[in-house]
Amino acid sequence: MDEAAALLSGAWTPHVLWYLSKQPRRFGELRKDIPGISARTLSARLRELLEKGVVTCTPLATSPPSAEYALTEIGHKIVPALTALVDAALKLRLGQAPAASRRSGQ
Amino acid sequence: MDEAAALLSGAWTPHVLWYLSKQPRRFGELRKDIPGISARTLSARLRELLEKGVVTCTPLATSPPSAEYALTEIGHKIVPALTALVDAALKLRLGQAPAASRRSGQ
DNA sequence: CAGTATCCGCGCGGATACTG
DNA sequence: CAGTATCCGCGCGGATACTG
Repeated sequence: MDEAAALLSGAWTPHVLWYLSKQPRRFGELRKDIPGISARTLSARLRELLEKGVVTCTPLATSPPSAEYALTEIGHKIVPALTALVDAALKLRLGQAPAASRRSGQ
Repeated sequence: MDEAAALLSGAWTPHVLWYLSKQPRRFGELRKDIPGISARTLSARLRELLEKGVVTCTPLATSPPSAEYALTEIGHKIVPALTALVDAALKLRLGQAPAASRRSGQ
């Protein structure tokens, strides 16, 4: 369970994996995909995911150098977890108002 | 996706949900289930999950007062995500050594 | 037992500036 | 474009002490 939680550690990790699950993306593309993430953080998360064997990095020999990131086979195994999470979030949003009548001050 | 990630925010949240998914548990039981978590943090996470409508709290009228926490219907919807995550973690552990031969200095 | 209050440290992540 | 280095702030979480 610790290892499982570690897969999504970092506030932006789920976002990074989410966009990579749709298609391989370059660094700059991910920055645009994920408004608010800084280059520093994106770089840090990607390196973590590289270390874990969840994503691959393919430097492209284009004249403006670029690099393409993609999920590995193992990385794709995390996608169902993300999908289930998003699904739960949607259900939660629907169930929220009508059901509990929680008077959360905030 | 932000809301989805928020469901597991906090280092201990996945653990709390994981143990509650198995059976309803009292505060002290969760503390023992999750070695290393402090009362403060467990309390904070449980209150967050209460606010989100993911868990319920049932005070028990036992002579040493106790309270039982359980997943709500919505809370149970998060369980598949946890399962998928653990599953991916297991796959990752197996795939790690034989595959990549990453020479991570660290 | 079930929490809450206070204090505090550390790590995550932003901003900025810079390199290849 | 694709990063990395430095600096810094904030929030999460631990330790401790305390209440009902």
